[in-house]
Amino acid sequence: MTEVPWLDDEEQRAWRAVMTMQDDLAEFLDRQMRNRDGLSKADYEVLVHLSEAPGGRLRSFRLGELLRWEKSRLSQHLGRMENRGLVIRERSLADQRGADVTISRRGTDLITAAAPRHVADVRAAFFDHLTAAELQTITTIAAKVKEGLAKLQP
Amino acid sequence: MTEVPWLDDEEQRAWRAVMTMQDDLAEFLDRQMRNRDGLSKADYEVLVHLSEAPGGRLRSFRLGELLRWEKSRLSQHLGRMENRGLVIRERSLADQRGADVTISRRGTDLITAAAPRHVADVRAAFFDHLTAAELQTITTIAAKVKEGLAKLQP
DNA sequence: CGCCACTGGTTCACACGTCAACCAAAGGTA
DNA sequence: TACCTTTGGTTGACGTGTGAACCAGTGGCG
Repeated sequence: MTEVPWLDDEEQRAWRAVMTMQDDLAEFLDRQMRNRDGLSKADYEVLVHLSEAPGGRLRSFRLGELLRWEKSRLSQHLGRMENRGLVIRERSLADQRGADVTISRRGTDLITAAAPRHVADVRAAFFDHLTAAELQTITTIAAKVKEGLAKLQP
Repeated sequence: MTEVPWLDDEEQRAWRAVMTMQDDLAEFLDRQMRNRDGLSKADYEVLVHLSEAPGGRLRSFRLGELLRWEKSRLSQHLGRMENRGLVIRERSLADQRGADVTISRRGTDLITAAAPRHVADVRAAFFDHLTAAELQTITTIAAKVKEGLAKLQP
């Protein structure tokens, strides 16, 4: 492998700043929802997708695609959510292998209450600090980085 | 609470892009180190701080401050790292409550091998895609967001 | 000195994530 | 039809993270 130059001071600062922004932002939003609404970020995303689906129902593997989750993760998490009464799982009639997941009444109530508060948090913690130009720039960066990663892991 | 406007399309896109950049970047770097060097991101950070400390040794609670980790997390993780022979823990002589953590020979070898490869990954996945202006902008954003979060959670 | 709050750590219980092994239904293909 | 692979999910083992309870040593303070 060819020699790779170490990060210089400015790069160090930039890298640390971006990483801690990530961590702090994620932790803040997760903690808010957890304490205030009793939902983890994972719970929230599951409920968002279900509540947006027709009938509040999705095939399990379809939900996995939307979330980009491994199947075992999905299975375990849905199990816990089912125990808490947030979703209902049942074997699919069309394909006896598969499972249909439906959001419960309780799940609907929770996501309905949590969503606007979450949006408010996202605004307060992120968008409110950004100019239009900065928003544009960071979106561009995110797209480029994501594209670059896709090439790195084929 | 006052009514908070929902995210518009552009904000939605920006938010999703930034969040997935975070996730993909973190996952890529973690997986690289795990598969190639046998270290998790958490292991790596512990070893970095220890290897930079005089004598490769730190008081446990000092290490916790540097990492911004909860004490139980630190205790559990150091326990696992000690079992793997990466660090050594011993009661501090100065304060019988506390513990000194020292990086082992094996830990030193691993971090020495892993660090340059990690830096190369960071470059390939992040810095190589950014112009100087973009680097400047994202650093500014990170600082502002971090500052804003500090105010939100006193 | 004797009490008592604080500090530094560990431990327990639990939520969450990955990987590998496993299983049953579905869907080719000979 | 019988076989064989693929697909959709579950399970078990383990590493990782949080919060609460606990515990011993430290350091005031009357």
